Amino acid sequence: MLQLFNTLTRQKEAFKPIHPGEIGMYVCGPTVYNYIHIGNARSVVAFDTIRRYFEYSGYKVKYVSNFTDVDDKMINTARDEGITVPELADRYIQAFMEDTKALNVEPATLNPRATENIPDIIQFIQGLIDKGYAYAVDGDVYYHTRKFADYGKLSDQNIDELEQGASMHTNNEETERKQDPIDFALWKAQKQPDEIAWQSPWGMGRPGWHIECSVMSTKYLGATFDIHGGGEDLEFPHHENEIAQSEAETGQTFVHYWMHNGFVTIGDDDQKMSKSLGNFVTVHDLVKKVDPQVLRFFIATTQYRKPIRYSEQTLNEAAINLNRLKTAYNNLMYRYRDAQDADNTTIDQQVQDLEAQFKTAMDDDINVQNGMTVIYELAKLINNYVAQDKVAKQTLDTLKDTYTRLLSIFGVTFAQKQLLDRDIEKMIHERNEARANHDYARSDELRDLLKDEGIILEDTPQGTRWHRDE
RNA sequence: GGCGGUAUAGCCAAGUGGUAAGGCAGAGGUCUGCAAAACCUUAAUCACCGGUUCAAAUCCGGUUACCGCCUCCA
Repeated sequence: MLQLFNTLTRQKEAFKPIHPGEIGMYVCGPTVYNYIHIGNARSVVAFDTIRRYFEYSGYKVKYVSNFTDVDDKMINTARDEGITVPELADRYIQAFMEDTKALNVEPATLNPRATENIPDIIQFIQGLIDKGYAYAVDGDVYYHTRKFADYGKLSDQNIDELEQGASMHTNNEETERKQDPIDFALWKAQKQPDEIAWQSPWGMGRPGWHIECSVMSTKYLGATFDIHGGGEDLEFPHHENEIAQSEAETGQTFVHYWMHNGFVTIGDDDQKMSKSLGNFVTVHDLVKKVDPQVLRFFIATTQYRKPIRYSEQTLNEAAINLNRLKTAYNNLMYRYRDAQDADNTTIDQQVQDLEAQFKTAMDDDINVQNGMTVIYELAKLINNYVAQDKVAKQTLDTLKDTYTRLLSIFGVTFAQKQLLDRDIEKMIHERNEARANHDYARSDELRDLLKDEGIILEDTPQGTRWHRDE
């Protein structure tokens, strides 16, 4: 029984999809004015891993994630770089696609962009005005927060306390146009003549930030859908505002399960990695130095709600652990050359038991640490099995199938076994003849030669195997 | 000020009432011509104080430290 921690109720709940066997999920995507950093990647990878587990569990998942391609930062950055907002958006959406592909993230079912849904956004805002939840002032439109009785239910905020907090930030023109400091913008009037804007009933302008997610999620997933995800910094006010907008407009429950991922922290004091603090590392830069698969593994193997400490050491430990798993896979693949036809029901049973344990762990709010523990046990089982004198092809198949299937949930895939290069095989053969003749000087020389080519030899009771040093 | 989170061996980290999983690093061992890889063995009483209980890392109260949200942010 799959249980998920629901931010709305602050407890784990049994997951029941609206439509049996199907899951509709929406995850807030980035504002595309820069390369994504590791913190952004964490959100993408965490929800990709969750999605893959849903799919492994047999669900058909409709996964929608947006791109915020117009807002103040987009406008300012485009102006600074002397390009248009759409040009800026296209550049960083492409970069996002490249970065997330490197991290082996499954493409979303849909990646809607705010600017491609302007008519729907306008219609949605008009609906809120008609229902008395929003008001227009000088070309802006604001949401009347106090009108929504449930405001604050996601983040347990008290509206009067918020008002006090908001009063500390009442120093801009926008606030003066609001009826209440806690009201937020649904539509923003164009400020400069050359600023990107669309025609609307309230004049030229552009959507506010929160409204696009309400519009696009309900448009593609329905008025009520299963799961809404995002970073924990979006819980308030972004997701709170989404609830207020959506439930006021549709009159229905917006989302059944709210899921929020924890941060990537950095430095001695474990501060949140963020653009405003300037303590971020972009994926674009990091993958030049680190195998993207290591980064993927590093992020995916921490449960989505836990913080991840980013450091050279923690990243390096991930690399070592991943390598251990790869080695077990190589050890397994090597034995296919002398595998025989025979069943080993003992191993089959152990593999089944381990997979059952894996499901139990992952069903508990995607407890990937306990899930990984099972995978390490599977790796140990593989290593022990392939050390035997005789191995059965069917058992190797069972081990390989389960091992690769479970690891793929974490985005870990192994390259297809490369065909043995004839020259390498020839050198290995020559070295083994030298060893048989106790000519170790020659055999070590051959091993060193291969090492210089990035080929690592390993002498095992079943023969000499090799792998590329990666 | 309001809301929320975290504190377990050198490091990462599981564990929500019955005397502390797993991984890395370290130590010892097996295997090996030497290696590599693998396998085996090996370490903590759980931030602090008090309480409940036959029994607590696990429940309750308090303290301390750190982090986050309340303004753009995954």
